[in-house]
Amino acid sequence: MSDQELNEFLHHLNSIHPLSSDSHRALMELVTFIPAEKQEILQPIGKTCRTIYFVHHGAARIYYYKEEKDVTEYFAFDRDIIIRAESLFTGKPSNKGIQAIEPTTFVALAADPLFGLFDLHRDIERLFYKLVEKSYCDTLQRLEHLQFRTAEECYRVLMSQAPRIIQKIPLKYIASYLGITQVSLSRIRAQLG
Amino acid sequence: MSDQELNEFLHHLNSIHPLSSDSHRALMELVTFIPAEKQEILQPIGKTCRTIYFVHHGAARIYYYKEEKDVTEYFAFDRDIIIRAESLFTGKPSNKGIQAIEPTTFVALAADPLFGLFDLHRDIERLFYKLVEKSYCDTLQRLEHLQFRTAEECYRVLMSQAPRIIQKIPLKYIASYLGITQVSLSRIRAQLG
DNA sequence: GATTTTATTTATCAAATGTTAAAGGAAAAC
DNA sequence: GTTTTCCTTTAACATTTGATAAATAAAATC
Repeated sequence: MSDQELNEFLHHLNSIHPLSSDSHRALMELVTFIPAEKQEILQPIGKTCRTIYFVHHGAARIYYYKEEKDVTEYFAFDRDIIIRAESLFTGKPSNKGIQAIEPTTFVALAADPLFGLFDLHRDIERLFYKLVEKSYCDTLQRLEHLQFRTAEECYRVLMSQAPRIIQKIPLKYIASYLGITQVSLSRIRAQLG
Repeated sequence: MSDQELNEFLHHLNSIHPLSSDSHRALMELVTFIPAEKQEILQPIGKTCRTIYFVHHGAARIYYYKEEKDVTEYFAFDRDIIIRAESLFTGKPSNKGIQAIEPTTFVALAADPLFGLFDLHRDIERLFYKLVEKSYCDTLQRLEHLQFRTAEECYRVLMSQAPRIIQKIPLKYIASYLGITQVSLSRIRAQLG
């Protein structure tokens, strides 16, 4: 990784919650860049989540299996955080995995050393919880969209709110993300022209 | 409110994250008990969320309207937190409201004074974020259940995971919570005997 | 307790989505 | 550039769910 990339990432964090130069330095120690090929599994299903990841460049997803079927729970693009919160916060193994959808560079922050910084660096703790708040709000909104919509409405919402997903992501991943089959989604797409 | 109730509530908070006696006292100042009748609207749609509520005794829900239709997003019972996070964390008005389902006593903590305690009482801040983490994880699990399930599966999951809901809550609220119509839910119930 | 209102069930029909299979396209591998 | 694999579309049919209306049951009001 280049210094420029590292600064780019830290600058991004700083824009979410301002950090002292001291905290900056402490964080810098923890940051690792991880390249992944298309389709590469960054975190397999079954492993406990002990790392906070971000997509630096590229695209990734959180996925799991429901009765043999691959289901996508979340998409992440440049700068998005990607964590399996239900595992990170409970310490239990996750039934979800993280996969790169295209060639992707991840930023990794090991959870334990990061949490260890919280006592001395309050701004880092607050930054982290701002990220959690944001993820929580996004999840609530997603729930609202999934609940009580027809498949077509779901797709329309996605088109307007997250066009990147429609553009970059294979249909098969989008379908399960919306809670419908690939065939259904293809049909809807045909209808909408 | 009785001292006993107040202690009961603080004891519950303490069990989530231990609090110093100093923090205990500070929190005590902020706690208000609010009685509500059946059906009473505690927080109307459109108001910005500036209070962290808990159900002390009773049952309540978060609801909103989607194209004229009443949709339940969340149920809360004794001790459960009930917040509209997307409004609390963004400061924007919420399109959701809070309603008592049966005669209910709420505990209220005004957000601004509470957040004001964070600088001096780190344990209170950490307690609060533990509650947020828990809510976030619950929401993720709910999303997982809604995504890609038939109505019947949703109902089965609810029966096993939250029997209180089935027992105490009117069918019309449960239906929208599961993302289906009342008629559908009634049909499913009949099938399952 | 009778009356009124509200909630739930049942039935019928229409619409949406799932399932399976096959064909066409696109991308990857050689 | 050809072959192979994987992804997407299309079609036909089955199943599920939604919409509407009417009947029953339960709860609230007087």
